[in-house]
Amino acid sequence: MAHSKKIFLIDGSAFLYRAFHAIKSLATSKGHPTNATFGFARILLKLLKDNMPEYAVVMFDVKGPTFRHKMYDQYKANRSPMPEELIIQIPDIKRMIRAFNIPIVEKIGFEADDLVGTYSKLAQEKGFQVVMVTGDKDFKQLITDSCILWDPMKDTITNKHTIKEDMGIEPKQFIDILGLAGDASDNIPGVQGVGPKTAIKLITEFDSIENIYENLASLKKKKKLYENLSNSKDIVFLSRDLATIDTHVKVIEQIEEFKLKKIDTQKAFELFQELEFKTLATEFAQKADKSEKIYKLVTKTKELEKLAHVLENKEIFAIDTETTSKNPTQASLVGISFSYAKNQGYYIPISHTFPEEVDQPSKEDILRIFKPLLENPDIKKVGQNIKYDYIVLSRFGITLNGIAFDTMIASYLLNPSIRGHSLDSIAMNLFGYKTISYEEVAGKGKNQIGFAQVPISQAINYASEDADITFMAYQYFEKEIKKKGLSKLMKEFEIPLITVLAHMEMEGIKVDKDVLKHLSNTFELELNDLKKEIYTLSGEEFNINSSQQLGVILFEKLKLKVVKKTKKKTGYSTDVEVLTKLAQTHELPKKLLRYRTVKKLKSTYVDALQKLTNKETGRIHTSFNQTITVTGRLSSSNPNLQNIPIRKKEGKKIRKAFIPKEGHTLISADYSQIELRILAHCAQDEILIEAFNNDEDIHKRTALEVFQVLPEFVTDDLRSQAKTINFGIVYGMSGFRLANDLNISNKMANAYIDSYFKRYSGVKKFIDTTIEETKKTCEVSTIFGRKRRLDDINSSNANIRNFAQRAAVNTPIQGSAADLIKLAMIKMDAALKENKLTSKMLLSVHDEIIFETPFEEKDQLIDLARTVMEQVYPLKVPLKVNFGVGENWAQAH
DNA sequence: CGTCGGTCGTAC
DNA sequence: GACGTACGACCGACGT
Repeated sequence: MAHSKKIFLIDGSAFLYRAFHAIKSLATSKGHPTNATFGFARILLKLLKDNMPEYAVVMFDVKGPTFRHKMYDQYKANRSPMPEELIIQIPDIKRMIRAFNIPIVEKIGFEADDLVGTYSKLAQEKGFQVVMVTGDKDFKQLITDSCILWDPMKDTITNKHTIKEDMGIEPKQFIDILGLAGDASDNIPGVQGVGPKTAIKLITEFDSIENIYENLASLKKKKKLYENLSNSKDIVFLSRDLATIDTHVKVIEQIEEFKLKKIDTQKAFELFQELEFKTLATEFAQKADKSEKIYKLVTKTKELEKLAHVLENKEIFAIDTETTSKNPTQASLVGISFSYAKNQGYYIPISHTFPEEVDQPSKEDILRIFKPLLENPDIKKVGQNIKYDYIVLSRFGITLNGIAFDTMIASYLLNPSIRGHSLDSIAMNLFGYKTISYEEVAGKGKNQIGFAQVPISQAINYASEDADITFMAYQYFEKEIKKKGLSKLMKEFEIPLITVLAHMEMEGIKVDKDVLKHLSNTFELELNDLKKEIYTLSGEEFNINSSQQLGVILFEKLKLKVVKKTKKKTGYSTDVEVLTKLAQTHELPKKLLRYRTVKKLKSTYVDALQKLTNKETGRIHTSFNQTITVTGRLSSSNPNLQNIPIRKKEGKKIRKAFIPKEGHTLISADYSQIELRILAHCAQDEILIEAFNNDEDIHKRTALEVFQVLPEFVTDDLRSQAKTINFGIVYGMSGFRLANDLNISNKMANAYIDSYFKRYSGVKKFIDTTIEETKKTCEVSTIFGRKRRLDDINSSNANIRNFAQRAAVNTPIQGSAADLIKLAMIKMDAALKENKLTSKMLLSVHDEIIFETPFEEKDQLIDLARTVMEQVYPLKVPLKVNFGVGENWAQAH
């Protein structure tokens, strides 16, 4: 017995509903519901993992009447039709079952129950142990010595013994119980006044329905029961028939056909990917068969020369470097890998420190053999985040020329909205391929070692794989980029920008460490004083940095008026707006505001900048990230130099710490009103265009238009209000927000906005048509064809939809501005070379470029930058650049 | 001890 | 609910 085969008969139809209801809501980013599919997946996976079944089959009902409806037209008449949300998931679920290679059986006129019953009988006749996989209690009637019931959701098993224990009956008596008690869920009537308890009692006593009626007279004492039973005799037998699972359905499929085949992991992966089940997708991703891959170690001079020669004759090849640090401006080269064909890779170790390793080629040999190849601009290279490799190689003494493609950037251009364009995720998304993780070769946590310590034998696969995958991804992305019309953006914007950014990062910007040190000390002292005062005013010590603890002090202990709750309503808001309001009535919030300001400046800027300053050069090397923002802007990190304070006096002190090197000056070139100019261009708005063509003060002009006053009556205050409106328009500001910001009534704010759109009717039309168009395509584009998908624009959730609408209007503007400044940087870089200037571009802050210029080059630089930047690309309005010069960044701005 | 979401604040 | 795009410090809950 123990050795007989087991078969799992799965009640698919019941699980459709149970899975659907077990998970409230789950859908793909496009809104396709997936809750039932996910629930069903969990059930199947549990089955497969826990039981490793040899035989299994899923049964489904077929829509339409069954033999039971012919017996009783009210059968299941109380059931509401299957929800639409569930119906559309059925194809997914069937695809999943097929991917798992589990057979499906359905038969017109029968329910899944009958198929389970029939195959249960057939299988047992062939000596199988049967496990009915279901949560439906009706199946208890089928239980035998060799047939049990398993509910995977509750993980409970029901067999002969448990039924005997729970109900005191034999499994086959279960239908008699249903006949007497009925079944509300299937609309089976049963006997009036008889529920499961009475039914069990009766069957325990009489053994069967037949016996009850043969001995009905003995129940005369129980008058009501006796009457009900005698009145319902027909119904009882009908009910029992309805509840009886048919075990004699004429079926075609043979049990042997239910022998499981291997899961089609590729299909499962693709489906889970499509349904956005990330963990499941990862689980089913193929660890590629490494035997297919040929990864070679190359160390001998002859072999190196041969490899270089082969690469030289390829149309393009992939390169990847292994180093000692994530920060390229500090990393030194440990090894290089190459790939020029799918499933191939070569690794050259250079400075591994593992003792018993093979001889590594000398730096001299590497330079002699590979420098000409890598520096040749006519030999094309592709990389994954190749800016990194460019910097590393540059520090090694090689200038990487011929960069033709970057897979990270390609992934980004194709979909800037996804977070993370790492090679690992690209490998997963494109090929369902799990790469060797860094942890696998270098350990994790505090035990993690540097790549130089990784044994070469392991480094070969890890490094070669990166080059290999990069090459494979290139082949895919290259076509895709062309197909989606992104080639121009790639070739003329992003690729040339790589080396420009690399040089800016390598150059860094000088900071005055004494200024920072001094600031840190004074802030420290003030923070200590503030801390003491805050504790005194609060009457206790607490963590001032914890907004949660602070909320308790302010609103529970001191009983100050609650202004607003936090967004996720987890507690009281204690932000600037709230504290400023409270500061009118209490001293504590005033101190807190000051504390927050100083704390922010110290920890986020002063201290962080000191930590990230290169000790030797006294310069800070930020990273400019090219693949982060959804609009196409650059971002800056480690440290972020795009949010150094400027607006308030206190913060400006930090900008003063950014200084030029000896004999140089800092020059800031900043596009004036670039976003409003782009808006004028895109919207073709007559007034905006006229105003910019006449070089008017745009905020003043807006004040004239919106408030309908004569120029001499535009006060500073009116201009400032107009400025708020101008910015608000670009961001899709609501009347509510405008009212709040200007401290005016809602009605007034709405009137301003109306007035704005009346005057700037081109802008109004632009906003409306942009939203309408986006609804059709679910996509927005910049002037240069950069794209962003906005599927949320058609969301049924008004909040989400409104958000997408604002993004739809803002993205072309913000994104086009980003494109323009990128182009300006590329042209500026070329212009500096062409004019043999030694000025360096150091930073880019969205609409501003910072240069470090020798004193004697100052005027020339400004002339050149003005020409290049203002003429970067002709729009319907002129572009204007303002210049500032100074001995620190605060002065230059 | 690391990760991750929440809150807050800085920039354009 | 209510202004687009970022980075990052800090807290605290949670999982290992």
